[in-house]
Amino acid sequence: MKLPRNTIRRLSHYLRCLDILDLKGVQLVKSRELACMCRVSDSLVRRDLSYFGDFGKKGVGYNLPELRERILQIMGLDKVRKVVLCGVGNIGTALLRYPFKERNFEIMAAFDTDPKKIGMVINGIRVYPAEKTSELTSELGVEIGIIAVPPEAAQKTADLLVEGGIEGILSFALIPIEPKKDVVIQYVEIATELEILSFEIEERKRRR
Amino acid sequence: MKLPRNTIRRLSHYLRCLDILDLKGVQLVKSRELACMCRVSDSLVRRDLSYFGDFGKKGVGYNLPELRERILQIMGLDKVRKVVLCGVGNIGTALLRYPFKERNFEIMAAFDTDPKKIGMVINGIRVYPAEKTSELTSELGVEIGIIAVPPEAAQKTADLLVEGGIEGILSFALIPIEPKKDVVIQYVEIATELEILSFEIEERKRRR
DNA sequence: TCCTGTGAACAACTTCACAGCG
DNA sequence: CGCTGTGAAGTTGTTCACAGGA
Repeated sequence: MKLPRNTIRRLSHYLRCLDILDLKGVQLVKSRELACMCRVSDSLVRRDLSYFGDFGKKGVGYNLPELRERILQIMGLDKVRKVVLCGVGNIGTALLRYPFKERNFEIMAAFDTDPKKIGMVINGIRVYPAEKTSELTSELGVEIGIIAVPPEAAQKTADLLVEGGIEGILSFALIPIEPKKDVVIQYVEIATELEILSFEIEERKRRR
Repeated sequence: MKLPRNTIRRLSHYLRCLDILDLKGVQLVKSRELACMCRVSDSLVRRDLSYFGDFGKKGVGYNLPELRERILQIMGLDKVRKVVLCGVGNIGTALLRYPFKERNFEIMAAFDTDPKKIGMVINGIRVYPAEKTSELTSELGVEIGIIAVPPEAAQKTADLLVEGGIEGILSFALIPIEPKKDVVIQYVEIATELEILSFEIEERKRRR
């Protein structure tokens, strides 16, 4: 049985809601409640969870701490993952200060081509020259590389990361990356989301 | 006939590819070429474009400048859209320097609650106190609000924007926003994308 | 009775395959 | 011939509706 692409995305949403409920000390949660918090249907919540086994109790609901723990495991968030950041520009700098640690991601190093940035330490993370990317990635045993470089440098940066033995890439560059080896790539498309918003606003105006 | 949710997202990708080809002076593009650049199938490109009329020539392809112009129109990117930014933290500051202008988005003002930030001017954009959000949004005729505040402040910020007559919201906060009026909301989920990556890396390890 | 887990129906989206036009 | 546009088929994802356990 194979997972819908969005099931994992929703699992992440469920997790965030469970975090909130957990802080409040809630011990039991029903699919309906979780669904309501995440703005999806309750049957979808049950379906999503059922892909990974039955952790609910019929007539009762789900044990919250247990469910939360299980999702953390499923998503591989129960162990520390080492990350490097490529490109210490606007977005890159913001990412160095992003609280990824809350989910067990640890940024080990950053890379940039600008000599003025090399040697800087931001939020405890040192900036190294871009040429060191594959060497350090490999030495430190890094699993994830974040690409926050200009689009024209994105492919080359990805190549260096892959060479360093990376397993996955999160790219903020707005062009498709062609990995030299088979690694997982995920995109964050800030400009695209804004453009979609523009379309939908335009669409509504047209309908009126 | 209604559009698949992803057609618009892909339109944005096509546009980006067309920009590149346009700069190279290319005049004619075939669905296959565009498909190849965007890593989708050629029939999908044709289907996506066909929702908006036939702008291709059979046996030939698409006139590039014409197609590009048409997509800009469809997405409402052919006119300036006014934007405000709420929350001048890490991400917010990065967004103030983001080249949104390339697609006709103009950030008119930023808002924050921190007195130390109020009055600052970043990349030509002035930071105002958060209380002014709805007043200024309304006065300036702003269409889009970007939310880059902590999650606990996201809903209140959205309310202020909606009160100011906003049409759409781009939120970087990782919680669903419940708009008081019917506005378009689009999310950028940085942490979620990283978590999805984590899942997929874990998944691959399990398969080995 | 309440709520989960899940076949079966339904809906959405993509690809196939080819007619038709330049 | 080459490439678009598009019905029809195929695939994927979601909801319905209910059996069954607590």
